[in-house]
Amino acid sequence: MANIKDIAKRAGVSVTSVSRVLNNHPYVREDKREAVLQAMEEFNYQRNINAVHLSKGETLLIGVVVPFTNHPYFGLLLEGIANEAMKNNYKLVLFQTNYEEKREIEALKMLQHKQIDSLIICSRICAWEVISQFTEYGPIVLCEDARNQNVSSTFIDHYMTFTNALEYLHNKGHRKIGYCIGRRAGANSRQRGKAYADFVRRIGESNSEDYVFYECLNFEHGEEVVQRLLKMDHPPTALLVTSDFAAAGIVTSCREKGIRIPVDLAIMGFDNQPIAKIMHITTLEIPLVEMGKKLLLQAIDRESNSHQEISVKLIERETV
Amino acid sequence: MANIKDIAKRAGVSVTSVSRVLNNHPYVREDKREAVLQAMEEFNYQRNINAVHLSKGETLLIGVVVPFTNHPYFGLLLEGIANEAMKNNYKLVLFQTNYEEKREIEALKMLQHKQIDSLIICSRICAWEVISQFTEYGPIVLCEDARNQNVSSTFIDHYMTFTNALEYLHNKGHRKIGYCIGRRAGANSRQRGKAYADFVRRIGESNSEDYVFYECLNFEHGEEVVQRLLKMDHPPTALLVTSDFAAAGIVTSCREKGIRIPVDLAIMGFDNQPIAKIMHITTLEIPLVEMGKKLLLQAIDRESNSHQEISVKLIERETV
DNA sequence: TTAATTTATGAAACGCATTTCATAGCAAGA
DNA sequence: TCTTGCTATGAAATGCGTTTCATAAATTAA
Repeated sequence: MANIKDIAKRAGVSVTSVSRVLNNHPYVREDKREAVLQAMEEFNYQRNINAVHLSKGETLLIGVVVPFTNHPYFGLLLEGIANEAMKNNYKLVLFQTNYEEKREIEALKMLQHKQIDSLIICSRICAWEVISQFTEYGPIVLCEDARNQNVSSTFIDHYMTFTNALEYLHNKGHRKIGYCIGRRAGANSRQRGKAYADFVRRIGESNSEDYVFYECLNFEHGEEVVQRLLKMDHPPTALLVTSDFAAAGIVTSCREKGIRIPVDLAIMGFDNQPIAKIMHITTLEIPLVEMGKKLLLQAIDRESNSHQEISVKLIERETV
Repeated sequence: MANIKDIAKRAGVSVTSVSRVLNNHPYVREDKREAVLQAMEEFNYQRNINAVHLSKGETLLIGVVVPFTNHPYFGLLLEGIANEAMKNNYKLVLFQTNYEEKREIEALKMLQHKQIDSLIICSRICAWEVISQFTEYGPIVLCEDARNQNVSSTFIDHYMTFTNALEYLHNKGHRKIGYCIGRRAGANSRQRGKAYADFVRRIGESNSEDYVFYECLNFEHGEEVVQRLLKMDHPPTALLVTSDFAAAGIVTSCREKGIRIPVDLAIMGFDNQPIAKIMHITTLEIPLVEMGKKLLLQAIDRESNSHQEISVKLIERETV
């Protein structure tokens, strides 16, 4: 394969001039530029991207860390990120971690080694102390409130959101309210747990672990929730479900078991995924595609860190 | 940042020896190896991956082209690919094309420019003539029958699968059978269309466009299908739906509208996604995760092209 | 003991484009 | 006419690790 040197020789100019042509630098006389372009055509020249990367120290690649690719929440977020990446001529390197810390560290190391320019972490596992060791190597963007960290972030206030949702259910007359959530750990889960604890204390109920359902990520997990509900002596009369797909699973399972919604059980989903609309699930709209877009824009901003709070909107339908 | 030269100087050896240590080459005396390792520690040495890439001409990056990331079919396929990539120390570069040809070409160009070592195209748009121009630059792997092309492929025989499914419905007494599919174009869709055409001819029915539903990709599209069914004078009594999520949407919508399943309408899904199990949908199991794994293994095999046919399995449940 | 291997080591070439720096030519302003 | 200030151009340095090749030293085989 021809390289820049061959082109230079053929066109009768220096490699510098060829490089200028490649990078649209103005200081090249028109006839020389023509000669270079023609030589490139003739040799079917392809510039070696890895040499460019080495030379420039950047790759136009942005890493994206997600626990699972096959999950509607991350799917939509990823879609937003991917669309914006496209527009800005960046490509994405996908890291599926399955929530293994070492996978996240691998991604951070790729940032350190300049194989990617920035890193978007959609769901964090590593401790802040670990993350902060890598901030010097390039922008790191989080999808959680990270205002007191040396990174950028786009997030929603889960404490407030959860509190509002609980109040809404409370106003509808519910006193025994439970919630379904993805993983036990994680900053967002902690915020929600705190909101829940504060809420039940405020209304004078007890904070029972029975009313919390973990690992509630997807449609198929809805069935397990309903199985557990059926075994309870005093089941909750309302559930906050942090995924529309899980909510849809619960609704479907309830129908099968004869649990009437919202009479016997009120369900409030999260995200406002298309499935929520079809199944008439009351939900909190989280603009995931828009969040993805913002995450990417923060990732390509090498100048400064920023923090954006995204607000959610209640979509009232028929399950509450 | 320290480079290999600094380490060499500090350890009192040549850069060659440092490189040997980095690459676990045996010909380095133990004491020198120690010295090098210590120097690296001391300087907190990080090897510049881009220099490695330039030098070696490979990146350990594999491109994956999908039309949408936010789709359960590709989500699962991607999961299989991602898991296997992890095991083999490869990373993935994601190309979301939204079925725009130029996006696919961008991916092919990254292969040409050696920014990725191989390319997996999960759903092709480009013509074979275009693809074949890039085969010289690295392995290209397709997710469709490409046995007569200069690429590798992992595929299922859609003609046979569709025929078998139609026969199955026929044996259950159905004569008016329709089908729902994603996009109109595409090699797989054509195979299915052909299978359908041949089948209806064989059983002496007419091949009506009315019985074909396009753009049937996701849960939310099920509702549209049911809307259309309700308006038909002679609706099909059975539907082959090439996505479990779409099938689930149809089932859900039918319940709402009072269409009894399978009495009024039989539904057969595709993929055997978890949602099919929960909703007791009869479906054809396509081992997507396994397919993803095979795709990746073919992608990292630089030696030779191969073709693997994957067989599907009928999972009988309650919607037929 | 000699010949043939194997082990160990480093200089230099290689992969390739970008960028800095020095220089020359030319035009506009003083 | 003499400065300034651009425009244009190329040599050389830079980014950095891998690999080839030549050579020396240490073993093993004959």
